[in-house]
Amino acid sequence: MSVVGVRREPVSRRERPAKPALSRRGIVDTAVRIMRAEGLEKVTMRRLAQELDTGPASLYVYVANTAELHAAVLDALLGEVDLTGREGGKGGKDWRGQLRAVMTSYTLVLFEHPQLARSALVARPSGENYLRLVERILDLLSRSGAGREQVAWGVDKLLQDATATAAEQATREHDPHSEGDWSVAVGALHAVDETTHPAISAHIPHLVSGTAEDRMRWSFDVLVNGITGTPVPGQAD
Amino acid sequence: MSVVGVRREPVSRRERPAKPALSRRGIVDTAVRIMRAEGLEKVTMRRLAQELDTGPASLYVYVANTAELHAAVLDALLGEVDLTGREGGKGGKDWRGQLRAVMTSYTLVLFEHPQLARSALVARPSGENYLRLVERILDLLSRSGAGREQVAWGVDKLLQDATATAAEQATREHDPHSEGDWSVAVGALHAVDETTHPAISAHIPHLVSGTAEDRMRWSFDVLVNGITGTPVPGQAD
DNA sequence: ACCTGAACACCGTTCAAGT
DNA sequence: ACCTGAACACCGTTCAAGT
Repeated sequence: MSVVGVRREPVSRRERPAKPALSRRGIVDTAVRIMRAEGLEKVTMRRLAQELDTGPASLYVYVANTAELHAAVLDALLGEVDLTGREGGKGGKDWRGQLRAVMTSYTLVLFEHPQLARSALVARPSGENYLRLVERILDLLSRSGAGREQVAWGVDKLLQDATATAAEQATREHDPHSEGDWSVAVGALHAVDETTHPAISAHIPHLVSGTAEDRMRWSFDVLVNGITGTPVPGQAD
Repeated sequence: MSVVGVRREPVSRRERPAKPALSRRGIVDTAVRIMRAEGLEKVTMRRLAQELDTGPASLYVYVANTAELHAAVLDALLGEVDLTGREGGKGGKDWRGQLRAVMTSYTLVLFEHPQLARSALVARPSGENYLRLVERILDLLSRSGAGREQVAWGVDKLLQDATATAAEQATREHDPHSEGDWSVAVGALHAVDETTHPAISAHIPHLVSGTAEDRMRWSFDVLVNGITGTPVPGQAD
């Protein structure tokens, strides 16, 4: 193999434990560690460089820019998604139950790392863990018997829905600033004039009702029912 | 009224056209102008202050922070959404056609101002134009005859879907950096091994097929069909 | 080829002090 | 009450120069 490990350089700088060579792997691992400890907003080129005992310019040899770095962090995290479809609920499952379990696992992983969900929506990921996830969802959804195109487009919708939900819900929980945002929005709904906004008035309790779990479950069913029951335009597959 | 307009101060600073007093209105209007001309990323406190001939600290009298400012800009933009439901397609429409037209108008407005869609997903808006939009969508969707709770939750899904689609599609078009992102993702799909990722291989053409319009139309139908056909958990409304 | 110091061109937000 | 200068504590990215 390589000569890594054979120390040729004298221990010059203080007693530091020998600064390891830079590598994309090491950079991403460090980024993940910072994110887990302090959140994605602390995963900056400068902070990362500091952690790796170098200057920010050095990172650009391995990472194109901050967005690419965040994408790499996201893919690393997607390794935690349970693809088996066994999690949650009771015992033996059909494709729908398994798919629900996979989507739930994906959503929960993103829930723990809110800011990452935003990145996922904007810069479509293409890492190996993402591909594994897409493969699994495609496989499960195709067992519904729906047309190939419906299945392909449907996977997109399922992932988009889960990602957007995580990005939304996330803010309400973690971001110190926007804690009030949610209550402001709810307040705006309640403050609405019944004569100018009759529909809002009529639906008021339901607009804010339901637990996150209930809404997620319903969303999943809405999408799966819609996907399997709605042919793509101009095709009777 | 007030004494605004009665000039008491001598024209000291050069020949500037008399710096107008700061106001939330003026700040938001200027923010909208900058965004239209140069994009949301240029709408910063510092840039705005410069444009208004003051220091950034002055803005904090009228705006809590950057997120709140962006939310105000978003609501101003939502004033452009066509709520009539007459746009597009041919003549007289039922609720479904009208709702489709409203959602399309909403999506197109966000398409023109990509970065704003991202804000909308994260900080739920609560401005007057947003409330008008919600009112209209609720009204149209309730004509489907679906239960009140389905309708209320459904409006959320419709808005989330359109917003997420705009946020995604947006990046591909405007952001100079992520132009390549899309092709990278498509490339990753094509480069996939048929034996390790059989489902992706089998669905390859469909995963990237369809125009934005076709996908939007299909998404709308998927959601409306799903929403109206899927009762909320534990309720037979 | 890889790494770096230093610079360029920015950020949001706070706060004491002024009017 | 409103406004401000100045400061604090940061950013991403580039580039010429070094090894």
